[in-house]
Amino acid sequence: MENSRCENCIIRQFNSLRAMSREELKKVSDSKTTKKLKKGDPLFEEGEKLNGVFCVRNGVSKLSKLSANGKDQIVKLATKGEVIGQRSVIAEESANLSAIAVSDMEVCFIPKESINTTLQSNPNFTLEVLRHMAHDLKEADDVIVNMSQKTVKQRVAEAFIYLKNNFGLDEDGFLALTLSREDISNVVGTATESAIRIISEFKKKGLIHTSGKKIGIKNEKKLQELVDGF
Amino acid sequence: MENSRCENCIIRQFNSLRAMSREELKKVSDSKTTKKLKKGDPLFEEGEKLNGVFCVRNGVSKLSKLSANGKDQIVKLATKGEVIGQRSVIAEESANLSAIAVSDMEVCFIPKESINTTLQSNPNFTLEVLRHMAHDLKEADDVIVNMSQKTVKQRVAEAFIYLKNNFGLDEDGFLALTLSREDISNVVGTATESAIRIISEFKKKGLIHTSGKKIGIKNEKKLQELVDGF
DNA sequence: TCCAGAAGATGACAAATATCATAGTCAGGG
DNA sequence: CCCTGACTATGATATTTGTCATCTTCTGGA
Repeated sequence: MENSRCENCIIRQFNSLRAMSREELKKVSDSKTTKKLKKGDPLFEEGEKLNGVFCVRNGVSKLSKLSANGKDQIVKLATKGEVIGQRSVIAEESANLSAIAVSDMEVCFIPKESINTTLQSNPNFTLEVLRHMAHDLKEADDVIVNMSQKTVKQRVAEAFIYLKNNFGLDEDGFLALTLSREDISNVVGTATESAIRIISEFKKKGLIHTSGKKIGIKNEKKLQELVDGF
Repeated sequence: MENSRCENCIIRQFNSLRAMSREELKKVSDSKTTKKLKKGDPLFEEGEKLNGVFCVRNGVSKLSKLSANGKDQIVKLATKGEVIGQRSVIAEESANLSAIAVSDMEVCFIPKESINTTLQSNPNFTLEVLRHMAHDLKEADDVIVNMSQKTVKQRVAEAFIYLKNNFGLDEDGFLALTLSREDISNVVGTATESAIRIISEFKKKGLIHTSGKKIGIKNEKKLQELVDGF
């Protein structure tokens, strides 16, 4: 039984829920449910109708879409403080992406009614959501440019820097978020073997080092130069 | 001198401005200016601060971003009824993309103050803008998946079908929006020569026919099959 | 602890795509 | 009307990336 209340939740500071009034938050808190997910568990699948949104309290989820050739493309990684499923709820469409936990997670599920009511009555909240979505859209546009104009090698290098900046390092200096080689290839949009080969190459060149699946950045400057095209 | 008023503008029906009240529209109409652009003229460039948004009355603009290797990637084509620059104004950031006319255009420039005031006071308007942005975000996510998972050939085929569906055909049955081969390659995210080669191939296979720069679709079914991976 | 299945790694090769070179074609201004 | 520069087209070739096969290394239960 989760007894935490949204009103007191620190996570809220990072997302659009902070624009809700105290009363609105109370209603949300009363209607929300908390879920624990294990690595690999789905929050929802592509095509599913969503009855609400998920607010991430802990852990990381990949948002991905299956393409015709059977490969998943990871479009975004969502972590603590982020809200998942907003887009579908707002557009009143079924989910365009699947959301799957890539680490153990704790999420709050907020029924869409709470969201929709607030969207219609609290312009500050709506504006806040809008700003977040504007940010997501910019990021998506940038990903499009990267996907089409950078080489696989550059994208892999960029992914490591991204993982460092967004999820940090563990006590031993490795990237705190450990992804499988397949997940890495699905972020980068390449074949798993290609990603593995590039990781080996980076290792040989002293840009990174590894320990099992864990990856540590040894020479961020050179990695960044690679991303920028020397 | 343009004397048309937003209140009477049909274009408005297609975008978020339709959620504005009569009074709000009047204010917008008083502050707006109308501009004519010729093919190739920029509305704004990447990095520029925008003082407002552009509502397209006629013509088409490409939204693109220059990548490190010197190639432009076209992220979106905006046409009649669409509003350009919203994202930057809402996020209060400088433009992430350049907007350049790919045909002669007529646009209305709406100062950001009119937009921001309405965003803060009219939740219906904000929600409407939000819905549009949610739609754009979905499209962007789909583009990411296509870019990384489809071959160049598939993307070219898809581009032609997209051009037909969104801009229609001219009196002779050619795609109404004529893009240069370079623009096509920048939509698809490939080298110009590759795009040209694929166009030649499609011509040989009887999928399309051309007349100068104009392209006509001869066998949409087969094109679509190609997109879907046979 | 051990074993099976998954995940990681690597080579050999094939396919897709980019790059460079060159030539043909078109469209607009003098 | 013709010339010039930009766009289109195509071949030859290099590079990048994907695919298939095989082997090794983990890892999580019985």
